[in-house]
Amino acid sequence: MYAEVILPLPLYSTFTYEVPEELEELIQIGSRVLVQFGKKKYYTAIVEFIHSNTPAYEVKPLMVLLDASPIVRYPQIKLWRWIADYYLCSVGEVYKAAVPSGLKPESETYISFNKDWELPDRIALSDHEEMIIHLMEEKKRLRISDIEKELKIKGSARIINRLLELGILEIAEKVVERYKAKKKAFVELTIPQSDQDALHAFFDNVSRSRLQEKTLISFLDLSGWLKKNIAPVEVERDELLAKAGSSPGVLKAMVDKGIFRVVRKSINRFNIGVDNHSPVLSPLSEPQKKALDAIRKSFSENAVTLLHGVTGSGKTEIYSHLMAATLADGNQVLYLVPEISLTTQLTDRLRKVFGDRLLVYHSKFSDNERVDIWKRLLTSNEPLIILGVRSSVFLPFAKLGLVIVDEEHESSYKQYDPAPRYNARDAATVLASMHGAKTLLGSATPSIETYYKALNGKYGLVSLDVRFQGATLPDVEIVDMKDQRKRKQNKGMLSAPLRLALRDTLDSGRQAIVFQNRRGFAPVVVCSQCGWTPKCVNCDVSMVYHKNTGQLRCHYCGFSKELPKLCPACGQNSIEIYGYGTERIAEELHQEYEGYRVARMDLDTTRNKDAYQEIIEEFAQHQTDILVGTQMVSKGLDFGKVNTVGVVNADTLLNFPDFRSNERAFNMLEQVAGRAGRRDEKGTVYIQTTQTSSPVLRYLSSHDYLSFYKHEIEERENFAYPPFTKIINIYIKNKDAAACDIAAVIFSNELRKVFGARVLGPEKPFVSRVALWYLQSIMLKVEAGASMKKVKNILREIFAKVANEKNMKSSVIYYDVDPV
DNA sequence: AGCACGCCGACT
DNA sequence: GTCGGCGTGCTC
Repeated sequence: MYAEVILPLPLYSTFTYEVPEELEELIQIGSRVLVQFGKKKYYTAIVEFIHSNTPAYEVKPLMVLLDASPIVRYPQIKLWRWIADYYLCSVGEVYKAAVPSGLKPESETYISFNKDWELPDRIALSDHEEMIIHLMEEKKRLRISDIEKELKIKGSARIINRLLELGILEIAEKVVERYKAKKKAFVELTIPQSDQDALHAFFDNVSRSRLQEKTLISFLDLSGWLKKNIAPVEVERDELLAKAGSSPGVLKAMVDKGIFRVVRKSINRFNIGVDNHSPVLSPLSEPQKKALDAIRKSFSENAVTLLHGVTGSGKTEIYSHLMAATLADGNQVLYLVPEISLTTQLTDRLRKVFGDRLLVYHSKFSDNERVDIWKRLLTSNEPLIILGVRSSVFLPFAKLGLVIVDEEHESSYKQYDPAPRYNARDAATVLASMHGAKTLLGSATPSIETYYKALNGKYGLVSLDVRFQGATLPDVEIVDMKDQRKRKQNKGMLSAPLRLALRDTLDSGRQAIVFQNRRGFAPVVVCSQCGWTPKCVNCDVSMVYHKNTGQLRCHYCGFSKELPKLCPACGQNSIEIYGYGTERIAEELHQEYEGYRVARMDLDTTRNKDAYQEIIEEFAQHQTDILVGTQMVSKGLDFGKVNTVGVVNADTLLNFPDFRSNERAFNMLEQVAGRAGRRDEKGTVYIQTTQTSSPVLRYLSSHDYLSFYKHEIEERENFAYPPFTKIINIYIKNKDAAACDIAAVIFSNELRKVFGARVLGPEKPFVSRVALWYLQSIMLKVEAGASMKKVKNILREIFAKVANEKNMKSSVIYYDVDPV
């Protein structure tokens, strides 16, 4: 018997292992097995299928079957296969991304110290060697990388090798289990329940200590020890100590006396089983009811339906009604949200409705917590809602009845790096169809592709165009910054109209949001004498000045260094800074509106886990008056008192050099605008720009999505962009710049032989070097109707054909299908 | 991805 | 002369 297994590696085939006889009965599709792959490494692989065809080559037996029952359900493997095929990567890469690493133990190389070593004659040890020996004597077992970290000496691998040869150090591969089940301490009595005499003896024993006696009584109480017809349960240690008003020291004394025994048991981080309280749904408004009915009707005809609802129209309530119905049918729900909109505002609201039927899956969760959710779903078929981000499409659902993708236009649904470069929205619709479930896509500003499908009958379409509770969409004021500058009306980046509006808002006790999609203080640093600008040593992009740290920082890899006082190129004191990031805007607002509190929210101020929540909370409580931030401030937050929103500079959004820039700008600005005037009063959005005639702004002013769509879809058709074509970006990566260029030319020439003018490039992408790798990109645009299967086969053939050419071998090639 | 094997420059 | 640099090929 043989098993075909998927390894968590970028390899395009499964591998065959022999199933030992004693495992033949136990092994199943989806089982985790530990296998040796190559000379020393061990990996956790997933069994994809089992057969009895003896291969022509020699096979190894699989080492260990890790679970009594499969850890992956078969439909999940089908989804992995679909993703690998569609997004042109290996199943192993999908597996790697799909399963939390706590469930994928693999071997690591450890160095250990040989106590019995003897130094051979006439061999001396160097200082570095002595250092490592001392370290190892102390630590016993370390990874090579740990040794390097501890001693901070370069080339320690060489030194370690010598010590290994001398037999002073030893090397071993060890499989490490990363998942740590959460343990809790429980207390038990050391005697049987029936032994009354022993219990009396215990009471005598503790009679001189008030706290010990109280602890013993509390234990009997909590465990039900004295009740004849009830078997006693062990008591949680913390619970016992709390009830008795006792302390760990007291307990320790009683353990030492032989009264108690403390056992540590692993518990799932989530309570198993859910209470049966039925969802508490809030009533719907008339328009919401109509939309809900329309969605239900659409579900009977379409697998996928788009709900186009303006910001603040109350889509979440509609989702809740649909989810409640799905739960009532005994099915599960996947509710996808973009990373950034998974706020406590949303989870609290849903928690109130669905109680512990709601599970949240967030990227800030630790790996252990992810394993727990995974196991919870695996071991139960209960109707549950998973509210989660992109990667939750990979969870082991038993029976999905409904998939909701909120803010479906969001680009964060697309994973860019590393592979699998999948779009969770599209993967989710495939997942839904595998379960026979319906998909609902929701957005105020649907992506052009999705809306096109909805208009052309591929998806159902339901529109909801009134805001909840009679709120109206905000007025939009376009501020001409050229004119402002000419008439010297602006102070820094704040125009006169925006300044006045902010003053009025603040003085009347309301709040404002200011949006600038650029963090740091000043993005442009330049020497006025010689034109020098600071570039990141790894990435070939300009570095941004951060004033609070006095550092220049690369926003791609995070590398930072001091801002030099003198120009490193010409030595003169002539470094100047231009441009505005959130940090600088915050500073200007602070000066302009003295006495009011300015908060800043961007990647830099929300680094630690709770900071994001705290900033939002403070703003919601009106402890701060102005919130300045990047796109973080635009997502799904509902603040009643905000009536002015300022967009500092729309130009960077509008000028972005790619075919999606209009769509992105419209979405983002409409989203930001939606933050203004939500409840009882109309708000105003000030958009500062030099491009006053941009069609994006024209349609935005009247919140006219449909006209924007019509304008945009025409452009897409004229220039052959999605949805009229499908795009595959091909990236070529090499550590050598020239080799990278040559490889890209070879590949694109081959592509052109087949695809002709559908091939664009190669060119240097926007960031042409990341972490010491050079990049080239080729764009392939194929007619929407063409067979993607054929296209992908041709790509594979071309790759196979040129794979052996010089400069090709040293290059890495990867694909980005449907880039965003 | 990792790791071993194999062919060319700066050092004992 | 050797050590070790990383370029190339393979892993069931």
